[in-house]
Amino acid sequence: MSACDTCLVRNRAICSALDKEEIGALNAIGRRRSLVSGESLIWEGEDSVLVANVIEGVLKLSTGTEDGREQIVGVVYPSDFIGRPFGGTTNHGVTALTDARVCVFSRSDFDAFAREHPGLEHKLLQRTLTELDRTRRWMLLLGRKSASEKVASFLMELSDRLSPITCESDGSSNATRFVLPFSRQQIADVLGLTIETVSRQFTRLKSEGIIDLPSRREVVIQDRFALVAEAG
Amino acid sequence: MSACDTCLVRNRAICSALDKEEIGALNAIGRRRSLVSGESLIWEGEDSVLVANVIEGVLKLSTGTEDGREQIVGVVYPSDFIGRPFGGTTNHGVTALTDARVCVFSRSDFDAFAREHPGLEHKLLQRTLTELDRTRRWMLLLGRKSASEKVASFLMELSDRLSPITCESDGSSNATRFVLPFSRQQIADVLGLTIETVSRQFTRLKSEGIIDLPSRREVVIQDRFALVAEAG
DNA sequence: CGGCTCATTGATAACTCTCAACGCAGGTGG
DNA sequence: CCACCTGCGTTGAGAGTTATCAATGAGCCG
Repeated sequence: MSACDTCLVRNRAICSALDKEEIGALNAIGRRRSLVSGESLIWEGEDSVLVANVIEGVLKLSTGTEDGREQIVGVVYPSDFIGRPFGGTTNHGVTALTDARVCVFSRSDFDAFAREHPGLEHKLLQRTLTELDRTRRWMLLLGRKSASEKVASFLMELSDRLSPITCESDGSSNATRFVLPFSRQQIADVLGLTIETVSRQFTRLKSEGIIDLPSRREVVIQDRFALVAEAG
Repeated sequence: MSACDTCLVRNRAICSALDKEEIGALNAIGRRRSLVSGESLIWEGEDSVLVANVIEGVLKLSTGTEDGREQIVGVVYPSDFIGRPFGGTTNHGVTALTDARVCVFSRSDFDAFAREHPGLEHKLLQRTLTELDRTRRWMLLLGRKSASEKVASFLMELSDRLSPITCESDGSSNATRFVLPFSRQQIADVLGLTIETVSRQFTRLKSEGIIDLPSRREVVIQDRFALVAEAG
């Protein structure tokens, strides 16, 4: 029995394109790896040597300027794919925001396996197209939205994306209460703002009764309608 | 003899994954279409009904907020692929910035063809991965760069991307003089700025001798080193 | 030669950043 | 068990960059 048989994301990750025998072959070239919060799996600018599936936890994809400004360019959740297959260098670092578990493959092994399994490539293509759509929507936020719209949009997105994890229901509904996998600085790096501006927006949303902040890392959405309106 | 045999981009577009016979089959489900500058091929939010390859010209991918703010989320050049295969709706409009020619397919026809030709899907996957990398790099610009850095980065990128078209040499070098396929408003929509800010940056770069502007739509890079430095 | 669109330039306002101080919570060591 | 230290977050004051509003200028086409 391979590790894949009990994998938490086997029905959602790209592996779901494979049959039992193929899963076994893929399992043979992959290995599990645990990351503690803050630990990096891939560094910006290095050759692409590995790819992975996220099993558990949340990770950020980030890039920065020479003088130290940082921008988080993506956030990945369980069942998402990490890395740059088929040559090239990785243009962004990958770092765990929470403790995480991933299923890692050497890029060359994965490339060869994928070329022989069009179904897997197809799943990966669909996932990449979806991620490209999501990234482009985020560009509208970065380029055209105000600080208040950015923060509200961010909370809405989190509420969507975290619900399969934190919500006891079927995952189709949105989470109303969740734990932020981000520090204030990381939120600022997602939204293209400073930490102070993020903090002020949080305080304002709380004072207006739209959200509650039981602790630094917890958010309760009290007025989803108002939050949607703020998101623009 | 099919239209593909004389296609200007047959060696660079995703079609290059196919052999002679397959090209014939693909040709049978596609058709050529001409667009005049400003004409749209796809509208934001509609069901994805068609996909296309760019043969000639430059097109923008754009999205906007309800209150009319616009953000250009991508720019496509000859040999690039347009549209959202494999279900879903199109999240951004596609509009010609110059007169253009494209090779159009109904999405369902293309989907079916692609599923039967893994080589084509592989090319499309590579292209999509590259586009995702490019888009993420652009997020750093939108989120963290100043107006002067944005404009300088924009000119550098254009110099790269336009060279295969306007440059008489091998295409590996960068264009020093080129015609902008964008109005000032469109440049603002790419960079997340206003038209006035873009104009002021252009004027400044010209007054500092870094670029010259022989006409509204022409740019000459006079000091590439300084421009790179400005790009941050 | 108007009349149009698009771009430039100027003055002012608004938003967000920067710099600085303070507060809170968790962990450590006495 | 408490005091202190440290990291993170909040709050405030002021500066700076970019947006907004308004007027002028340049090129193009009828």
